[in-house]
Amino acid sequence: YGRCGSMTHACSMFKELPKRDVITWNSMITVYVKKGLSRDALKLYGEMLHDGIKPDEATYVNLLDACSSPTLLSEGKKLHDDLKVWGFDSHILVGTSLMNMYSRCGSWQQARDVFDNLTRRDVVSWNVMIDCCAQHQQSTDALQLFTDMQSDGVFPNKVTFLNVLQACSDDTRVSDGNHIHDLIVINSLESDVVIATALVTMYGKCGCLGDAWKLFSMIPDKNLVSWNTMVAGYIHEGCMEMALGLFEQMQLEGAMPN
RNA sequence: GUGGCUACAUU
Repeated sequence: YGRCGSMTHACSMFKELPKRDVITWNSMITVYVKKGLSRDALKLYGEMLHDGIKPDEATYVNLLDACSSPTLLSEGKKLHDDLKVWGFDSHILVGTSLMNMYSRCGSWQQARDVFDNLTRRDVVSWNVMIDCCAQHQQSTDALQLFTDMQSDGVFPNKVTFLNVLQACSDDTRVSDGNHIHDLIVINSLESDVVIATALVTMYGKCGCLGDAWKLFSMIPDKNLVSWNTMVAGYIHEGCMEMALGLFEQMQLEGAMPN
């Protein structure tokens, strides 16, 4: 019911259950989190504890996802304290969720601290840390992490490239961006529409409109985001006639502006 | 039966 968008049905089912275990509580918490109802999710966690149900790793992975803006940093920290009591901080999914929480709450140094203390790191842990650095203007660190993960024997995936491209999205990083582009080609990912659009964004923000256009024009299945990206690239460089021209063209080609 | 990163505006 939650996945189908019916909060009402999910809630009444949950309430009517004669017995609730950790999985039913987790499921209900997830419904609230995915709906963006962070405070309600956290309230449910309080009730769960009050009912004497012991949370597990999944409980915290879900709840940490609810703490995704600086106003919820204190809640995220409380969860961090709680899960330490159970010894869940060494769990890789919990650790990665903690990093993500700190990153989205604006506390990138804390995210780094969790990352440095992880006993095991998989591709998602590296991706989250790279994204964290990219989001907080730490592009040198992001690129260093990209190198380090490979020295550590972890292969970059599509998300890794998306994240590291964001770290190359300014005019001081053109050569890094070119290098990442080469690696994307080597990994045969350049035909992916999401990757191709991320490359258009990167070149646009670097001021390389020629490269951005070349990639954009080769996308066979252009969607609204691809068009928006190319329009934004022109605007970024002050090419207003080109931007407006593309705005007309996208509509001729059936893309509805949002 | 429940759990982590996923391209476009502004920053």
